[in-house]
Amino acid sequence: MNDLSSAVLENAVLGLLTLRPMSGYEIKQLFDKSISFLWRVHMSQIYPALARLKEAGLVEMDLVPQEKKPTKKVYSITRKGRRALQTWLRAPVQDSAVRDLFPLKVFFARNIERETLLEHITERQDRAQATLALYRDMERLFKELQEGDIDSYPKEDIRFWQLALRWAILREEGVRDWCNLVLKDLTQDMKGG
Amino acid sequence: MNDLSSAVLENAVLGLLTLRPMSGYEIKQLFDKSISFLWRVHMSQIYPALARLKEAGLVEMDLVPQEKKPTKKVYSITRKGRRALQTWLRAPVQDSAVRDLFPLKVFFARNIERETLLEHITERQDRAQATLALYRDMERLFKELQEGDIDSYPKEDIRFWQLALRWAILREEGVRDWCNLVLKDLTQDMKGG
DNA sequence: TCAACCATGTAATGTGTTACATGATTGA
DNA sequence: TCAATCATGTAACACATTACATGGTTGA
Repeated sequence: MNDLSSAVLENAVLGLLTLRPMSGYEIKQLFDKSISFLWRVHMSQIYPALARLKEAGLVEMDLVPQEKKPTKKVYSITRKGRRALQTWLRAPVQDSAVRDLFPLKVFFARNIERETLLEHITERQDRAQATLALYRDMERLFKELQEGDIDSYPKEDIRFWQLALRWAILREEGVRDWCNLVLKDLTQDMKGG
Repeated sequence: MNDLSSAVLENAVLGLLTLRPMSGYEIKQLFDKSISFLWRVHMSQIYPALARLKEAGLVEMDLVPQEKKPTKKVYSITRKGRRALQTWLRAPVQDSAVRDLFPLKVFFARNIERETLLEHITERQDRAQATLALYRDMERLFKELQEGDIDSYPKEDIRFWQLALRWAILREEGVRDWCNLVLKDLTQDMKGG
């Protein structure tokens, strides 16, 4: 694939650059503060993606020297880049591959002790609670961003961010509920049988 | 990694081989009929995995010639394989990487027309309904397997399969509910604004 | 006759993760 | 002094996907 039209990372980077020009480092930070509930990326993925975008003419790069800090490479989206992003956004969505590895251990749980399984589930549930707490914090942050009027985070964007965050919240609530269900099912059996 | 202790595919194959000896082709079929709601694999992943398992002494292979069909390579799990599977199942679960690409288009939806977005969401919701229908069929099938007593699907296994399937059902119901939420939020705005 | 099923694999490509490599500044 | 933050990348490895390669049987 050298036309980038279906490269997800590249389009996500373009999407973030519609907010304002940024360096690779800043893009990664914003990724962590926003999209991370849908998808985590590594620093080492960002730089090659920016290189590919630049070569395709979808972004431009400016060198910005700083005092007491290394010189930044600040990227901005080009008109061609905006068009490419829109084309990608308009294209029908193909389902991303399912790969839920956690419940696999439940699937094969016949082969281990009941207690070990219950520990796994309890730990997972704890993590779900912690994750949900994080998401609630994010929700509050988004609300603040929307009320306080900051150029760099336009309200129309924030609104869609909130909807996307709701996806992650519903997903994690599902995990929490499922853990509950499994714990009930397995302990009920221990008492009753 | 050449000890396979954290290789998920290899352990999943071992897990299926606890039911009965199978060829690569049969393993793939069973994968599709059972684990597929958590994780889809390709035929081309199975054969190399079996080769690695054989080399590690976790499975044994027998050639079974057939009439009017190609000779099968039937793999069985060894005692060492059972131990390896248990070690993997007992190990604490690390979260699998989140990578929900569908709501990304919502995240960046400021850049496209409202109508296109609504179409995406509606399509996704339709697919969620179709997937849920499939899962309900699977649920019925699992129940039948549990009632009818077939050697190749022991009841204790089926019980855990049902719990794992519940995960997938909750996940897909979450998607459906989220689509509803987004549709409401966006159309409400069109009327009210 | 044509597609689907049975049965095995290899090769190329794409994507993600971890480790390596460098080096200044700031705050605990 | 030690970790974190700012700032850039490369290289190796792991894992997933698609295409390539072969060839007989069965049923519509």
